[in-house]
Amino acid sequence: MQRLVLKDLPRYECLVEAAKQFPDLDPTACEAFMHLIRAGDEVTRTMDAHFAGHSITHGRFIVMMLLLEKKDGGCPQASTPAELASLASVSRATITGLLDSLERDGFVRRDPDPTDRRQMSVNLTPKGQAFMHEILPDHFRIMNSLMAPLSENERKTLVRLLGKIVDRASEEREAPASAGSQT
Amino acid sequence: MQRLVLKDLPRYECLVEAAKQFPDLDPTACEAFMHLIRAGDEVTRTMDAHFAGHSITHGRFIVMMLLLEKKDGGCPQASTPAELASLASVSRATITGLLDSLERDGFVRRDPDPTDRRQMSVNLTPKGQAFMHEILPDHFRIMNSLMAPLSENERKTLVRLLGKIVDRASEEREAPASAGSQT
DNA sequence: GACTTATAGTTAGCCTCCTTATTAAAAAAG
DNA sequence: CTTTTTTAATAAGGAGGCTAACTATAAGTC
Repeated sequence: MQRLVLKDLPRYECLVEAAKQFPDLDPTACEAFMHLIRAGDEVTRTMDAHFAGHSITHGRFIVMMLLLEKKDGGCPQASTPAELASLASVSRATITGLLDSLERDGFVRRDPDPTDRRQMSVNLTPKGQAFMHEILPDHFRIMNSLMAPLSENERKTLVRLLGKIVDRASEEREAPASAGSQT
Repeated sequence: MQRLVLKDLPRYECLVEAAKQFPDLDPTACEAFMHLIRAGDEVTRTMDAHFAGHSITHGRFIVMMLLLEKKDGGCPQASTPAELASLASVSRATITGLLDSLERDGFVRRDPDPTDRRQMSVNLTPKGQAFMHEILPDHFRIMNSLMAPLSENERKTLVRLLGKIVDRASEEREAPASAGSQT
């Protein structure tokens, strides 16, 4: 799934110019914001291109990742549709649809839970596991390639800066700044 | 439009653990990659929430941005469906659909081009312009709020690092690293 | 001028992903 | 037991993306 996004970002001087018309426009904030949106999109497109070559989609991949390697601690992992929905930040109905398609392709199986008969226990089939083990090495190599231009220090810095923004974004959604409550 | 994304990222130690199973997994690259995906998504969701409050969508907003203020140089701007498609990195058919809905809402108008009768000249209506001028200040304030935790220097750094990744991503799509051509 | 090729936009059909609202079953609380 | 809560699935709907095919126009070639 692609997302419509600007191919060419406005030059910084253009933002400064636009700020004359819109006093609320902070050129450096706007520039950082647009670069973030675009970088996320570019990276997403690169991955989607890889997925498409394997007849899978982003959504299905994430679901299978959450089902992979349940034994580990520390990695998010899920066993039921409700857990998957929560971990992936989508509705349960969305997960039902994704599981339907994954089950149709033979990648996952829904088993009844013996202790709670409302719940389903979702599991990767051997075919699903084999599929993941087949595509993951390439997946990681693409990540490496995308991050190759950054030194270890730069990666740390990037993670730190993005973390600040993510934290701010979750606050923002609780208490929107629309009314002018600029921090 | 939301995109399915991991709510909780794996801890770094978990990546190191997983790397034992997948030799291609570089923990720092993977960590940076996931933070980037998630930050882009969080920021996008925040904006989408704002758009939803004004009964507009991301795609329609971008189209209207491209139509706004045509006189400026330096800012990407478009007049025809084909230009919009190119600048927004989507197919012409997608633009047709977006313009249909924008026209239905009275935000844009398609005028025939007098010189080339194949082309259409797309323009914001006064209602469309008023709408943009109504929502843009809030839009910019949200950007400011999201970027508030970053100093001017940090913003510059972020833009620089993201730029490297974007450049790398476009190379990547031309010459995929799947075959092991790691840079 | 007539033929061929290229371009602009729309249309049609299809897909994924996401939503809310409803239903049915099971579990938990009283 | 009855009521409330929870789980999962289903149904209906929408946005937004794609390709392929079609129409109309323009432009290039002989």
